[in-house]
Amino acid sequence: MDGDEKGFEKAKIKSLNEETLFIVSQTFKALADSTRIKILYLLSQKECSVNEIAEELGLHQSTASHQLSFLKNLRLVKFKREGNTVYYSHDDQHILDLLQQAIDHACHN
Amino acid sequence: MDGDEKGFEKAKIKSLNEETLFIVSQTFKALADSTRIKILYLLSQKECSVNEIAEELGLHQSTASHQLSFLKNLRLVKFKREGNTVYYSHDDQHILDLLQQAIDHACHN
DNA sequence: AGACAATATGCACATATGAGCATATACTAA
DNA sequence: TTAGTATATGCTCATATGTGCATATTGTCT
Repeated sequence: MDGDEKGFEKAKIKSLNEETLFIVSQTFKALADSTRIKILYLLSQKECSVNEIAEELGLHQSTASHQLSFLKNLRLVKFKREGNTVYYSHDDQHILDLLQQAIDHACHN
Repeated sequence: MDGDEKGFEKAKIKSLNEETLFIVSQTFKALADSTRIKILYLLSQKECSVNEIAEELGLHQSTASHQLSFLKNLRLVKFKREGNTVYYSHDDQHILDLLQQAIDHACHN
């Protein structure tokens, strides 16, 4: 394997810059856990309080809250407070599109 | 075409079955690591040997091989042997679509 | 004020994950 | 056979991750 290092005679490949790579991997990490998938899928269909999410999905309250906090930091969900109840809803249609696409593909494969 | 689902007090929520959930989370896990993203992105543009992948992406040979093995198990890449060189290429256009979609979204936000 | 309900969070723990060294395997050429 | 090249893999290690207990915080009542 000889070759000099100064030219660009090989096919030029578009490569991902660091920032894009980080965002993309973060995005997929958010969707790479079944608990978060369940939460996002539930919130794609209706707004829910933390307790509703935990009950409906069979999670401990703290687990639901931790994962909601995770999703909130990535701006994938938003929330509103009413009294001492906090209602969460989805806040990123693009991520839901990715999720729905993966679900569709998984279902009819 | 089909009507509304009156007669239920609570809105009926479609939930994901276990198998679908597993496949979907597996899919996103595969895309949740920056090394694997780089490999898949590279293979979306050209077929490469293991050494080419390692060199082009600045990876150790064993790291590239381990991740290729991971991707191979999920049938996201395929390979062909020529002499003692193994050429890998992508084998799941749907996953590449998901990846490209996430990249596009990450780039223009 | 107090009791109560809903949610958030600090912490510890078990498991999962990605990397790289060292070595094994597969193939070629002499 | 031998050496050499390319790839795969067993192993260990450090780090990341998900969970749940216990407790803190926030808000609503009486």
